[in-house]
Amino acid sequence: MATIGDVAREAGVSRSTVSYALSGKRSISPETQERIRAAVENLGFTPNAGARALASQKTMVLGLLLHFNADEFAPAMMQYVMSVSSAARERGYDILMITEDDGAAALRRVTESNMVDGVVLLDIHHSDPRIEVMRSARQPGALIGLPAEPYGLDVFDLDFGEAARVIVDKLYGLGHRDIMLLCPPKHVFDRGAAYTWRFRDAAQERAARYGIHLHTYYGESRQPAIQTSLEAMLSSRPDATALIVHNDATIAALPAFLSNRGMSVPTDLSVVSLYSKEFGRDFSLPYTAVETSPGELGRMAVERLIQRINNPDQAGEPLVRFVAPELVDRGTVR
Amino acid sequence: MATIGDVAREAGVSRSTVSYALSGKRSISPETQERIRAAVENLGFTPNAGARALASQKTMVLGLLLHFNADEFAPAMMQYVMSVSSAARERGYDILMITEDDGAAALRRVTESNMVDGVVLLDIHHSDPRIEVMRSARQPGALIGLPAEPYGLDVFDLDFGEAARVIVDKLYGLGHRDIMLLCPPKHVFDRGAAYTWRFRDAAQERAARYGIHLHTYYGESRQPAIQTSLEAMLSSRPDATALIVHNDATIAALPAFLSNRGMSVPTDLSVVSLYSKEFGRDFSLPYTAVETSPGELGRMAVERLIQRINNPDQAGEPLVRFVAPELVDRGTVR
DNA sequence: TATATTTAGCGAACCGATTCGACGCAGGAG
DNA sequence: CTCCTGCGTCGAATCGGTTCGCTAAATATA
Repeated sequence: MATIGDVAREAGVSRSTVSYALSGKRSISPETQERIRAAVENLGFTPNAGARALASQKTMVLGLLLHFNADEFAPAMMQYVMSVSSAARERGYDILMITEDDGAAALRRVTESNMVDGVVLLDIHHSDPRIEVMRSARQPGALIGLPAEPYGLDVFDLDFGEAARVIVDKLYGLGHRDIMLLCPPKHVFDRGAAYTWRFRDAAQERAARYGIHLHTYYGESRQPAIQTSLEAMLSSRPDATALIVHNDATIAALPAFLSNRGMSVPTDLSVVSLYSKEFGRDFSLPYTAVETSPGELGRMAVERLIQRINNPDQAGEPLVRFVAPELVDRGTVR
Repeated sequence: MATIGDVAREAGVSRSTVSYALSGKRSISPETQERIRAAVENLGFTPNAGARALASQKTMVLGLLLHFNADEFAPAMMQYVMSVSSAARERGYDILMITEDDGAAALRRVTESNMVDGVVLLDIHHSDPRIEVMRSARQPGALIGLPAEPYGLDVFDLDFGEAARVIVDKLYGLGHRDIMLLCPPKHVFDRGAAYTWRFRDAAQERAARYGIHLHTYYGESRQPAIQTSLEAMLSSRPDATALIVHNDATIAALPAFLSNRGMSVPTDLSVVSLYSKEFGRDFSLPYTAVETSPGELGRMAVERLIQRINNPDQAGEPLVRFVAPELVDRGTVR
């Protein structure tokens, strides 16, 4: 394997000259540049990542921490993984994907050993043990999801509260006064996935203000429980005219369920949900929904992270940025 | 940040002694071990990954190369990502996830810069440009998927030919003589995803041997084309008694489609497919199907890879291993 | 008792890059 | 004709580990 020393010898210059020619950090004469370029090509030289990381204290790798909770719907997570990955690559960074159960320990391991220049954390919980670790790490971190105490960290998330308000407003405006809200499973609430709280609480608060009947249910993440819970919900509220679904696994099963039951949308029931365009595409979902923007969130997180990496001091105050919800009308409410 | 030198000073020994105590590669007296352990704890020492990689020529990182083809069904890919990731972690390896469009260039970059100790390649095409790169890389590689010329590389894949035969045999045995086969989209065939060929060709060959009518169709990967293509297929063969589906996006949409059409399974039509348990769970699929075993394949690939990493010479001849298909009966054929 | 082997630890070389300071030389200012 | 400045390059130090060879003492072997 060719080293920078081999290149230097081949080009008849010193190793430092090669390094400067390659990095452009000092000026090198055109002739020398050309000789070095030729030598690099000739020998097929690629800098050794470990050596470079050791000397420059930069790995050009970002950590991406996520869980694959058995009780969650993996396809939804993918959207974030993909957007983070491609945004990073565009900026010259690779992705170290960390999926360990003990996220805090994994995060400590990865940051303390200097394997990464920064970390993106997905699936943030209300009091997430990884946050304290991240805060005391040498590397900057960006969270996708809002924790209880985001101090010192950049946070990006959908404005779930506003999303709920947008949806309730829409339904209210169309005359709906008896609405069902299907949330994620109860244990996702209990586990501390705060976006679930924010959405539910905002919906309830808004409905109360309008004097709407809003009936809250907690869904399931797997069949056949999904089916059963849907049955139970619909039977218990025959007068409800609209359904808000905030539950990935359920929304994926909903089209089949409704058509089995002989219900058509929006004739028999108006349906609104929350999901990304890609998710809707993969699952053939026809519903009017708030766009969850995983692509935008992933990209924003990566860009901010890289900004902090390159400019630790001047990056400014930690940011909490909410993406505004956008209701995509697919004709399933009226 | 504490270095090994700090630990050595704190424990009153040399740096090499610390290294040996930590790695266990030479014997160190219990007393010294204890002093070093205390110093490590005290200073919160974690070895620097770059330095370690440079010195030991081992990164403890595996590359994972995959595409997120827009025209493929991302959730299916996830099964492999998850199994590779957790298998690697259990063996002490982290995962560098590479999703670039130009897989060959990315692979070259990652291997030549020594960022990884080995690579798992997903979604292998018949003549996959990454294979030649992998073959001339310093690091070993494991393929999940069978290419035209696997020479020199370890390959793991489902036995798609046998899967087709198992399914056709089953249907034939039950008396079916007029069967529809729905394959992946035509452009997936054209792109060179060889598993599609193997499955289709084996099914056709087997059907021909039995004198069965097997009608081959090419599906779609997105709505509303999925819907349309299903309509067209079913209308064109009203006499067919069974349907074999080898198409992730379509199978996910099938339950809703059939119930919309008022067809019940297996009363009106027997249905057999190919998918993993997890995929079936995520998409609420009720069909009798061949288990595609992404968990097993990922694990096998990682284990073999690590074996080669640790024992470059003695690992033996390259392996082409097919996982035997197992038909999981969910009662949708009769 | 003399010799071989094992155990415990040290010191130095090495892995392959980056980066700082210095130096020679050319051209421009005074 | 100096002095200064900037350009292009080199040499050496450095990053933080691992590993080889050596030594000396303790233990085993003959």
